[in-house]
Amino acid sequence: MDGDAFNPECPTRLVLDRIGDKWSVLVVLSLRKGPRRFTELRDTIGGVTPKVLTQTLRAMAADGLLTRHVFAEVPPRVEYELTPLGQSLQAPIRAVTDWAEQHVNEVMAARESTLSG
Amino acid sequence: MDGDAFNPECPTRLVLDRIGDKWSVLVVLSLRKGPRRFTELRDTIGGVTPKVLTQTLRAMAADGLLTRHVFAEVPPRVEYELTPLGQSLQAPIRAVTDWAEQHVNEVMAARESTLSG
DNA sequence: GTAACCAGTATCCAATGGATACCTTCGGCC
DNA sequence: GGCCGAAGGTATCCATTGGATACTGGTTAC
Repeated sequence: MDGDAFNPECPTRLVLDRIGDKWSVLVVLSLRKGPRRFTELRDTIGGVTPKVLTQTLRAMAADGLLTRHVFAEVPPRVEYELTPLGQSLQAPIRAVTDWAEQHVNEVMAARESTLSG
Repeated sequence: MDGDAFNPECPTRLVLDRIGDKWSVLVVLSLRKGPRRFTELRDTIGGVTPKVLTQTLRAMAADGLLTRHVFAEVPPRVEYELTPLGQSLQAPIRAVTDWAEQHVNEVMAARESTLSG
């Protein structure tokens, strides 16, 4: 059923809130080709600050979407990698990003005409 | 291409930020069966406050995802309805909500074990 | 005259997001 | 031996957003 997503107490809603987060979406996209280091992610994802990226990665790791692997090296190296569960998120996320790319012109046109009208 | 979603200036990213909003997702779900009034939406979507719902609906209307139709009646009646563009969002959103429902157990299990461990 | 209906505002406070600076450890350079 | 830089974060502070609650306005039914 889909009605339970409307209930704030429902686990489905909790999951939805998490994966609906914009940074989480971009992290999944960044990791689709394999593991990445913290700095790589920070540089890839434009506009994210280290604090928020850390929060996002920790939360996603807690939810089993990715793993955090610390190498005992100097300078430190930490690699993030999607788990199978995280990989399975790619299909739905692609559906959304594909929609965004296909319809961005319509949306922006509507937004523009609202501003001027 | 998908790389441009990483650029905060990119329109695709702007669109992604909007449709990634949790309330927008729930509004689309609420409107999938036809037009709904403000109060119906507020009652259907658990936990939303009128201020935030108004903001969400206005923003979605500005982006061409739904229409706002005011009837000159007393008491006032306002109906919100998905545009064809908004309708086209249903498929990707279903992909995400379906994922959430299918994997909610895994996610919650991971979250629990993180808390205790 | 007063209560109810609906679709919101108005007001206020808490939480979140974001910008910037700083910390740590070690190796290499001068 | 002192200094700099690397990576992966914290710490601190402020702006923006989100959320809770109360209230408005026109009309009609009681």
